[in-house]
Amino acid sequence: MGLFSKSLVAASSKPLILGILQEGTSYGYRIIQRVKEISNGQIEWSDGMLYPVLHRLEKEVLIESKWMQSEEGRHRKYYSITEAGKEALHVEKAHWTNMNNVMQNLWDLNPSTSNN
Amino acid sequence: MGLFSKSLVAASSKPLILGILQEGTSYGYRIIQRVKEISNGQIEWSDGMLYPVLHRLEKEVLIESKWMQSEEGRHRKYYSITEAGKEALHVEKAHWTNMNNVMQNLWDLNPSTSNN
DNA sequence: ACTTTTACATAGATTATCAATGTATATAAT
DNA sequence: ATTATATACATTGATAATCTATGTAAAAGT
Repeated sequence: MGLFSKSLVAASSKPLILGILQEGTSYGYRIIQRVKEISNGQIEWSDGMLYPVLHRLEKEVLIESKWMQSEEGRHRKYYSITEAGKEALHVEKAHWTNMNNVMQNLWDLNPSTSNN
Repeated sequence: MGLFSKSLVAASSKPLILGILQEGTSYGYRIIQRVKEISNGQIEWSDGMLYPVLHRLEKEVLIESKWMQSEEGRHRKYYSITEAGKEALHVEKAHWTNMNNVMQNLWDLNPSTSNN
């Protein structure tokens, strides 16, 4: 479906969601739009993919939810990041950055020269 | 066990292995050592984790193997990257770099200030 | 002789997305 | 009014992928 491989989506979903909720409280549908925004349209999550992840993160107490009525009268489940979630985001950032450094090191050692 | 999450390991194993084989022909045991080297000891793969991945990549014809006798007389299965594998590595690099840019963008928007 | 390291393989458990489907409300268009 | 579209959340079933544990075996070091 998307541009990215399943495993890359899996590895990025947790830090992305936590990062977005660090910006402030949000809800499922809005998170999907925000992911599309910050990726310049590259990442298009489906709702069937997102909600199970949100439920998992809530079970891990990294985020918490509250049903609320918006001004327009819409019934929405608003998520916010917990203290544990902030710490987890910190750790996720570090892991991601470390792994990225390893990759870049390896690739710099043998830069691909051909254009295929 | 390892420092990194399962999903991050999953997302990185393919480009790491392809990148290492781009350096030249190698074999299972040696690849595990190489991964530890280039990660400064951060990534320690188990053999039970690596071999299924090698088999999968071979099935996808991104790498190919040949049983060979080393000078010491050791019986080893040597893997090398295929043309399709080189192309796949190219794509993997691009995807990884794109995803990394998305992450860095998001994180730069809300830098974590606290020290926990 | 014995232990450690090297070397490959697989079965079973666990974990995770993803596509498909269902429900429901609000808004815009006809 | 009626229809269509966008908004909004949820779950089931299929699929895929690692990880632990276990097995086999040869070479090298002690």
